[in-house]
Amino acid sequence: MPELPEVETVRKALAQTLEGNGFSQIQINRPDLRFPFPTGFQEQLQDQTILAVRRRAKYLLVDFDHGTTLIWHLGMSGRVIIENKDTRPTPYPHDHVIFLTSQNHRVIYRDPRRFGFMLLTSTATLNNTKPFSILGPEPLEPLDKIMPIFIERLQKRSMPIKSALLDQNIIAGVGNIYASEALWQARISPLKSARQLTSIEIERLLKELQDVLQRAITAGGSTLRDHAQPNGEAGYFQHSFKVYAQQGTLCQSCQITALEKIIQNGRATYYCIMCQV
DNA sequence: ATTATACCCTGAGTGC
DNA sequence: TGCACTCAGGGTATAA
Repeated sequence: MPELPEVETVRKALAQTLEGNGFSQIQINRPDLRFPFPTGFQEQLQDQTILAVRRRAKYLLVDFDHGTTLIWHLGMSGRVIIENKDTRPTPYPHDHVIFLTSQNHRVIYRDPRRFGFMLLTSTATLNNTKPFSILGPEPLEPLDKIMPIFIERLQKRSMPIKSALLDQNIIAGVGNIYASEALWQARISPLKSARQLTSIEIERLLKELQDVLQRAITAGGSTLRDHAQPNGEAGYFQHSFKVYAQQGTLCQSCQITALEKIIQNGRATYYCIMCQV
């Protein structure tokens, strides 16, 4: 599912439901997801007050008041469902974790492919441990703060700019959809080497990246297969895609060229060969 | 050190 | 209808 806008959509709903409350019961339906659940997972989290639900890159971070943070990644197909505890549960084969809150909610983690995971760490040392210690800046931070870092990191890399956008250690949270969309908006070819971009182009790219991420968050993310907002409603930014999965259709900018699909590092990239140079 | 590839896993979609 | 095959929002461990 989830790139930054989808994770942010989930974060907001979780924050609303969880902050100031806690888990009265935690049910785990299998020993592992991508990684085994930490030993004592339930015991460590049960009946502890939740201070905040944060996001860093594509990671959800649930801070508890006893100094533990739950690191929660949704992988490719992870989905969070928040429903009223009094409704009858509908069993689903990939509901791996079910939290009951101290209020009136049931929070379900559903993940068919199980690329997601839940780990525990100390809140105080979180930023000093991998992967958080090496993540790039958050793309929605103020431009004057992150632009110099972004420029510096890109100018050291020879890989294509599309691949660089997906590198979480260069900039955090961008995934395959929004990388293509941002490059199209900025009129930059995904094939261009990162170090060949001028600072003007990098500035334009970061601005357009912020634009597309913001609009996607406002739309509740993009619903392709697995993602839905935790209240069950679909996101609707997929209707605003200009290039993603639009190969063969006419570019909306030049109105002349059919959009291309190419493969870079094993991932699909969509772009206009005419507009993006 | 940087970059590319293989892989983890299931389900949906396509073509025969 | 069934089977074989490809592909999918991510990250990490390897190899080159």
